[in-house]
Amino acid sequence: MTDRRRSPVEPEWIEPEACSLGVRLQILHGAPFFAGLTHAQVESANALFRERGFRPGEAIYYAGDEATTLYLVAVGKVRLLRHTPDGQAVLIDILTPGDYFGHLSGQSGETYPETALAHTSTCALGIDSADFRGLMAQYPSVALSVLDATHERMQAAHAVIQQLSGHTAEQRVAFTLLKLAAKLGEPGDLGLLIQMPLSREDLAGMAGVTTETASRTLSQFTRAGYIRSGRQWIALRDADALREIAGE
Amino acid sequence: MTDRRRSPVEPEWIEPEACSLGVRLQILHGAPFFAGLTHAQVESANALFRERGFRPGEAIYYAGDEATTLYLVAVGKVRLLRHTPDGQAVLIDILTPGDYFGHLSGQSGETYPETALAHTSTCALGIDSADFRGLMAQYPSVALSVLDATHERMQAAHAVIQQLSGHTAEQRVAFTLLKLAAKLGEPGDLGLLIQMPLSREDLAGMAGVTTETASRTLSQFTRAGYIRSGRQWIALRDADALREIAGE
DNA sequence: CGCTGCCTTGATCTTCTTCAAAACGTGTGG
DNA sequence: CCACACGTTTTGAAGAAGATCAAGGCAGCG
Repeated sequence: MTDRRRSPVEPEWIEPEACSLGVRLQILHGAPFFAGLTHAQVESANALFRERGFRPGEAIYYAGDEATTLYLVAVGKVRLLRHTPDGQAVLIDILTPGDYFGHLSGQSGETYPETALAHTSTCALGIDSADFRGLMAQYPSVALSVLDATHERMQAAHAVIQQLSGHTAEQRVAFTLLKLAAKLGEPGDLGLLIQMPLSREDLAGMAGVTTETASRTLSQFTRAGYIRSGRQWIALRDADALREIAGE
Repeated sequence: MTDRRRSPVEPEWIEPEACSLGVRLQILHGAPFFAGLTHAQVESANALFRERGFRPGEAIYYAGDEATTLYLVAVGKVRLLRHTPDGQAVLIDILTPGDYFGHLSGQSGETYPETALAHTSTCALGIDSADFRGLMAQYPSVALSVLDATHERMQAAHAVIQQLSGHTAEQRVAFTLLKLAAKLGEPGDLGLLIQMPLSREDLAGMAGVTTETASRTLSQFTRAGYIRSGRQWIALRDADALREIAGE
């Protein structure tokens, strides 16, 4: 059922301190947000950002903190989650380099509606949200890129809502695996490997099921030959079969 | 249990044909999107829109149609829903005047990911998405307003995801009622009346439960004195109690 | 080599869906 | 104005899906 080999997931190779200026410019240039800008324009924008490194598990901010900053993921993976009053955590999204999170509106005095945790060693670029708004007002192409990204994530959220409403646990797990693979998948010997340490609990939090149900479902998928998995990793061997189960 | 009176929900008083030019300018001016523009600028933007009237239940577009147009709700209510391959429909959102829906990106050749239905008599203003992008590029304040609206709706979608993951049917129904009341509620004799014809099936579709469960839960809330309801209408009498149940 | 998390598996129990039928309201046509 | 017919809502009973409770196994690490 479970592979004996060591986790095939490659650890992030950077140290938080490697969040250097060279990386910054490269990231900012590569980010779709600044695609339409000249080199000089990106450099002037760069001056408004400051980099921050986070260790795995470290909090970038907590839900309820006063919201002041917008972040861009430069290196690493960030988990966005919401808490219920009784302590249960729901994993809303996993962000990868190029994604933004944090405070976007111009209003001050608001609080973050969710918690952001570094899932791996992470370098994030932070900018005061008012400054970022200034950038968007100055360069409409930036505003349009951010809008596209936001709109796309809203659609993705709607797809999740659709899955959570009236689909079975098996379907939701399959859907979640496909979603993760689309974002983080890397082809290899084992199949399409989800490039990130991923516990059963993480997966369960995304699929809206319990850890035990997630584990049982994965065992079943493994028996059927659709996936391979081990401690903190999953690889897809038959994505089409999973797509079939997920119901499109 | 159920009130004997006729539905206290006022029908929308407009005919689709009443989607007139006077209404258009008023709507566009009132829309937060164009808040920062001069009268003349709004009028020139207005030239790009064309109004369309829809009867209750009529489709504005179907999922899978080629996506070309962005719409603004001028009058009425629009339901956004997604279909599963097996025909089940999930109600993603209900839109009211001022909200946008449809195709936002500059890409052509895409399809709508969801279906939009007029829930009441509706007047919508349509604009070619490329033209709208032009407007946003020309007036950054418009782009920022649209971004704010989108971001807000993404957050709302995240809140729904949180509810659907790991909350009970009772909690989800309570949450859905509060959400609807916040958007459509009108104080009156009966309490906070949800100003819209709303069947048990609609509510169930939003809360991710079956019609029967929705009905049972509403009966229970009625017995407890938290709500009043009848055919196609619901009014909240004790929103705090519902908030308590929903878990914040 | 033993400790600490993670993962798996089993048994039980609660919740919600499903299936079925009856009651109710609303609008219609006589 | 009344009676009927249709769609909506309610309620019941049975069944299934998944959560919860509990225990044991396995991997990595000091």
